Parts: sequence; structure tokens; C-alpha cells
Amino acid sequence: MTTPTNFDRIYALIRRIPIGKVASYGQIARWLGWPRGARTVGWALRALTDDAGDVPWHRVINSQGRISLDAEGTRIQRELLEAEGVTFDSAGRIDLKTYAWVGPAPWETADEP
DNA sequence: CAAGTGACGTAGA
DNA sequence: GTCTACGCCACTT
Repeated sequence: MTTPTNFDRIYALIRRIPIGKVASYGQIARWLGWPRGARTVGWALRALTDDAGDVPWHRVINSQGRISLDAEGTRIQRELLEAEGVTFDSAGRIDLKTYAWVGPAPWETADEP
């Protein structure tokens, strides 16, 4: 790290994604205040890997429930997610209806209904 | 300051 | 279902 940037905010948010859930780039961008800054999120993740040992980057996917990485990265991400209980369909996609994170909601720390 | 870049998103063909 | 084109924002050089 060189100088603190909004990237830190991205990482912090990704760290809050619960196990077994996934979020899309655009979704994260909106929570951070950039309605259309999905690319910036991807950029942050791209720059990550370096010092992001504790950032669950594999929980971030695109709006189609697909992985935008190359074959190698996709394979790794898939394994990491499957290890958390996330399942993929034949097309290698994730069921967003089941695994999409709703966002940093209060019930995250509250009791269930 | 300007240009280039990027793991996206959406719309249209 | 696929592919193409443009727009968006933040970071680096």
C-alpha cells in the first residue's frame, strides 16, 4: 500500500460478505456510492491479491452470476466458493437468487425472525 | 494536467 | 444463447 484510497473501502466491504454468499461488482459499487463504477471495483480486486490475504475476493462475481476471470482464475474462484457451500450449475454459474448478498444489513448482527 | 487502463454493466443486433 | 459498442468511475504513469 502506498497511499490510502477508496480501495480500502472496497476491501472492507468485501470482507463483510458472509460465507456462502456472493456479491456482484456493480452491487458493491453502489454500496460504495458509485452507481456505475463497477469497473472500479474490478480494478480494486485486480490490484488486490498482493496484500489482500484476508479479502474474500472470490465472493465477488459479475451481475450474471459468472466469473469474469480467465480459465485459471475461474477454476480457483470456483473451488473457493464451493468450499463455502456455493454451488455452480452446468454452465459454471452461481444461482444469484440463492447466494446473492443483500448488502450490509442490520440483521447481520441481529437475531433471525 | 492528460492519457491509458481495467476481474463491469447495459442495450442492441 | 452469443457478440459488439459505449459509458461509467477510480487509480497509475
